[in-house]
Amino acid sequence: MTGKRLLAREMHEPHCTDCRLADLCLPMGLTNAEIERLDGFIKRGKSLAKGEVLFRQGQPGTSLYAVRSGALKTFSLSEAGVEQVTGFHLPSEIVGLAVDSDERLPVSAVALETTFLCEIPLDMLDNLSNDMAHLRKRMLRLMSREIRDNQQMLLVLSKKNAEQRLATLLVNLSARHQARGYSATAFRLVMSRHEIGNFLGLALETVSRVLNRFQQHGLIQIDNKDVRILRAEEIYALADGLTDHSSD
Amino acid sequence: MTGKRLLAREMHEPHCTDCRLADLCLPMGLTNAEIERLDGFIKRGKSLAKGEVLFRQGQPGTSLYAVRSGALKTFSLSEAGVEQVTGFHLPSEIVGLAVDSDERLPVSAVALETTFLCEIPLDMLDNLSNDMAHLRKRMLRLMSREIRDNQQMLLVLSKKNAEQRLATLLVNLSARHQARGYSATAFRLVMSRHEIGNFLGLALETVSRVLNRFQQHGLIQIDNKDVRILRAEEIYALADGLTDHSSD
DNA sequence: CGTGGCCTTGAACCTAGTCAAGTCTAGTGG
DNA sequence: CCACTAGACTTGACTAGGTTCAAGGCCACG
Repeated sequence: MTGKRLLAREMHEPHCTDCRLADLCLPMGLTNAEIERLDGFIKRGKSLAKGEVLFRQGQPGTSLYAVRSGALKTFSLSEAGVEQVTGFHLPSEIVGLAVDSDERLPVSAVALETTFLCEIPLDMLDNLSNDMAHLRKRMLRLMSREIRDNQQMLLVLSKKNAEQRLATLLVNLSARHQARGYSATAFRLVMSRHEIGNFLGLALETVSRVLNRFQQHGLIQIDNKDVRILRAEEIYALADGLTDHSSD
Repeated sequence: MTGKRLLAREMHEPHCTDCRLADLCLPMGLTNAEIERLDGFIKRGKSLAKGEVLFRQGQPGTSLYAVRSGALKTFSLSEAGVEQVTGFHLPSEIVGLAVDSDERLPVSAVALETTFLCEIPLDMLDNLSNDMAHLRKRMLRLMSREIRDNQQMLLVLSKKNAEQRLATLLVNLSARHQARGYSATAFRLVMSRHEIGNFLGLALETVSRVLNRFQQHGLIQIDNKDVRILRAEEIYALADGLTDHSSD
């Protein structure tokens, strides 16, 4: 039954030109003709259940994946086996961009909930890049963004305290939801407290405490995984380190 | 006098094909014919004194720069004016890879000591990429590495304690010196304690204390900016979080 | 020879981590 | 449909690692 409904959904968005996420996703900035060409090589219909692995660190990276619905986390394991969540990936976002010197993937990717994906083979992308300057530019832009986002995270992890980190995450998720046409003030945290903590460099208890403190101060309303942002301005200020809500 | 000697040095390495850093730098993986083509567009002889700015966050990014000698730091300033050092760049390494959605640079770059550079205009690189698949691949590889390095730093900043961070930096610098044909066990820290601390998310006092503790434990010998690694294995173990030298 | 920047060292403080219960929730099977 | 359970989350008490503040030493440079 579920399978049937999901199949119907796929039938409904079988091409980039029909996809409402296209202007955020890989095709952004390409002409219609270019998108059609690209489109021909994209494999659709890949789906993952919650907890399923999309790819594993160390595997050869042969494709990019665009999230169509659902969400993923990417993470790396250090030599000592410590997990570091490197990002959460929402619809229209691309995973699999980075490969190391042997073309191996430096991170693993796992579905945080039921997730549908488009798969874009890398060798095809490279071929098309030959005569599609727009696509080349788009690829560089995507990688640039990845670099810049990671550098932002360096700032978060090295200079911000627990409240500023959580506020930054909320602002970030809010903006990404809004970019996709959803509410900037009410959304679901698809990831667990543990995963948030891992990503932000905090203990899960700290995540819980700070979110509840935000609620007590009337900045947000939080019911398990559902967040409603009540005082966005104050959360921006907190994220930028301009104010302080650490006192009780 | 200095100028004259440095000029002589430049005359001596006026082309990628003669440069002993070529196989680490942008030309890596290209054929000789391809390198010659690339070479024609590279501007050499750009130099910076200690403290001089190569480019500033927010400026349009129109070129890449390869460090020929000397060293740079890159850093970003948050809205609140907090500085975050995002990397140190040694000879053969490329800066300026990331640009944001408006083609603006997300970081500034400043020389840590007298530095000579090669400048590679981005539009030229894009043109050459048209029919040079090797160059395209090389660009993606460089950006991939940048992403991966930044993700490594996320792990460092979010999971490692002060000792592990310093050990990681020492291992990293040691490897990069070795790659360029220099000693893996004796090198100079071109950056200040303050800059190390900023990069690693530590107070400069902590940097000083930990380095001195390493010395007391016989892991390194440190005299101001000059480091000699005495027990590399133990430093690797520390960096990977396998051991602990926190006790006195 | 004096001055300023960089570095070291010590002591007090504080943020977030750890440990330990306890509660809630979603999912399972009777 | 309800009872049960495992995992997720909350809350509290204590602790530790690193920051901050303060003072003093060391060069390098004019």
